[in-house]
Amino acid sequence: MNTTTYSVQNYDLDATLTSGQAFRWTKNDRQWEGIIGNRWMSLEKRGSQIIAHTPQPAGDWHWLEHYLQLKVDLSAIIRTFPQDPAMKEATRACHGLRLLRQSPWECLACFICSSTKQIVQIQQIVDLLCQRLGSPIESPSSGITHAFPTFTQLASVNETKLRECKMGFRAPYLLSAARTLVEGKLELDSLNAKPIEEARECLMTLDGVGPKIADCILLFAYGFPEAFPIDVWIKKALSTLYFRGRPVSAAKLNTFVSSHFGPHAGYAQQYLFHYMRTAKP
DNA sequence: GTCCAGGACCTAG
DNA sequence: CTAGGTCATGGA
Repeated sequence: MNTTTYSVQNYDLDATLTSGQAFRWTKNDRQWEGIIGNRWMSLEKRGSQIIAHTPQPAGDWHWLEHYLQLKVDLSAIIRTFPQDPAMKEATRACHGLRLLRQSPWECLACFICSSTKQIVQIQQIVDLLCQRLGSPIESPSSGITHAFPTFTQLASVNETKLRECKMGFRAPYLLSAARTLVEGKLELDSLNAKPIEEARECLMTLDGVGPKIADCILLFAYGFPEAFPIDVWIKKALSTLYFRGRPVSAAKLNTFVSSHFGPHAGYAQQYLFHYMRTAKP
């Protein structure tokens, strides 16, 4: 059977899939449609259930439980958040927001394309990348869709081809990263076992990967719970919520972040990010 | 037309 | 270590 149902508590699928972690989900009526690995998927929230469907053989579904992080005890994580007014409000406003666990390569490639781009534009770039370079997959709704291109597929094209995917100055970065992986100069699968600082250094050796993008990959793909990506939204959030709107230097922000948000700082960060982006002023 | 977007990099102070 | 310019592209 290629349909399964999960009972979940405090799982806001809409918030999770629109919170700027993953870029290949689209909502069709009540159903979220997307690609996980080489599988087309639909996900639907009905009451306290998530109904998952894939046309291909699904195996034991462990891959989906892992992707959606279904066994995570969210309330236990939220209990570790600092009890300041800002975090309380963000937690209340984003009830049920989760962190996904994505594949490192796709996450890395997407976030190399993300710099100074709005989330809708990142989705557009990623769609083009998949259409033009990814392996075809059958999909019930639109006939044919595409997997995310492997780094081998990506490394085999030239920069012009990538620029056609509207990624502009990010094209040479992505190409260089793909080629580095093809050459075996960096093993993404080996980063799990390293301490976070070391994994971060490894990621930052890649062209186009600085502190922010490295932290996104550490958090969204490897699940380092303390990784705390600081982008323009989070800067704004921290400045207004914790520093009375004053601009704060990068060094000061880093010090504050690493001492204030606790062992699941990355989760707290996602709540602040989504809260800032969705709250009506 | 102007400003800004889940930044990184290079250079100069 | 910090400040400013540059890189494409399109939404608001």
